[in-house]
Amino acid sequence: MARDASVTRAERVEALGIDVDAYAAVSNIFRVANAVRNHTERNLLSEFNLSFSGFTVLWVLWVWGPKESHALADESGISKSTLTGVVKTLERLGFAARKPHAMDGRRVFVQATRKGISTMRRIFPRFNDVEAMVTRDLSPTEKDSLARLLRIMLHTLES
Amino acid sequence: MARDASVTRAERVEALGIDVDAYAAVSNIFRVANAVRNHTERNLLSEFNLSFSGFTVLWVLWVWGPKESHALADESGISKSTLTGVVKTLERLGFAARKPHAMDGRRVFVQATRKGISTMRRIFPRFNDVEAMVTRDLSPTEKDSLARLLRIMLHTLES
DNA sequence: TTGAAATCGTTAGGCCCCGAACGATATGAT
DNA sequence: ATCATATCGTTCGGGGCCTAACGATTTCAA
Repeated sequence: MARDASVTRAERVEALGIDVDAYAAVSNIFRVANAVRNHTERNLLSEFNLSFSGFTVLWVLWVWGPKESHALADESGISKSTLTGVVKTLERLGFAARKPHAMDGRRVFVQATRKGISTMRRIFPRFNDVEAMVTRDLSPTEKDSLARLLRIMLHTLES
Repeated sequence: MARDASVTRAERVEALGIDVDAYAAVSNIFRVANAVRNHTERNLLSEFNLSFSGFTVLWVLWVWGPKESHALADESGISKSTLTGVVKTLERLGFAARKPHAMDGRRVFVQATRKGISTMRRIFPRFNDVEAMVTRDLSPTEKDSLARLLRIMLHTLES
């Protein structure tokens, strides 16, 4: 039969034991993350000489106030060594500053400067505009559902 | 009234005109993408000296066969200049090779080597295992829903 | 009290990442 | 046939990103 010679894609991956649903979900996460990241860097953050990570770190400082390096790196989703470089850049731009710990000579606090805070106040609404734009074809219920499903994955990853 | 002095977080962001649903959805996409990327690089790809991008490019070559550089970069979600470096690394590892275009001296084909293909055959099932693992707490319906919502966002981003 | 162990942020080395500029090649109009 | 224009992939410069190793500091047990 002709069907024997032309096996469908679904049949092939099934033969390999591939979880197609998992593949589709995860690969789309990467695609979207990549696209949104590049879009915001090009069309918004470049205006302030900020990388996506620089923005993220500054956002954390803005929302949570001064933080120690290790906690700041963790909260920003980057390693400690990467944070060192990012904070250097933020310092050069005048957006953040280091502050030594009074009791412990090893620790360092990082905080947003006044300029960093006022800049974030200008950027964040526009960043949220981008977030709203890229999700504009999702209903409020769908956005909520998307966030919920991703939160489940985060919980799985943390365990 | 006491309520005037202690405004809720939701009321504050509402006053700023922030789309909280969009924020939650998008920020969770970044968190998950970051976590999964780091996890696979550390626990799987490092074994083969592959970066996440190197893996992605090799995967595209494996699935689609030889491709011209610009199309390969596009399909892999990276810029042409980044691709140049990634392909160099893949060549050094013996996973990919360049092939000049017969008719057009400007164009270059990139293809997976036999070693690259056999390596992908070993890696991909294990990569899919990770994809299945990180989505293990989602039902098949939820995985499908997640992929669908993200596909809508991709469509929005492309327009 | 003193020395081993733990914990902090930084540095070193290697790759990824981008946009802009560049050299080589091809195309198309004159 | 020629020369401007368009289109390739690459290079360059500046960051971001990781792990491993390191120096400085603190802690804690002998």
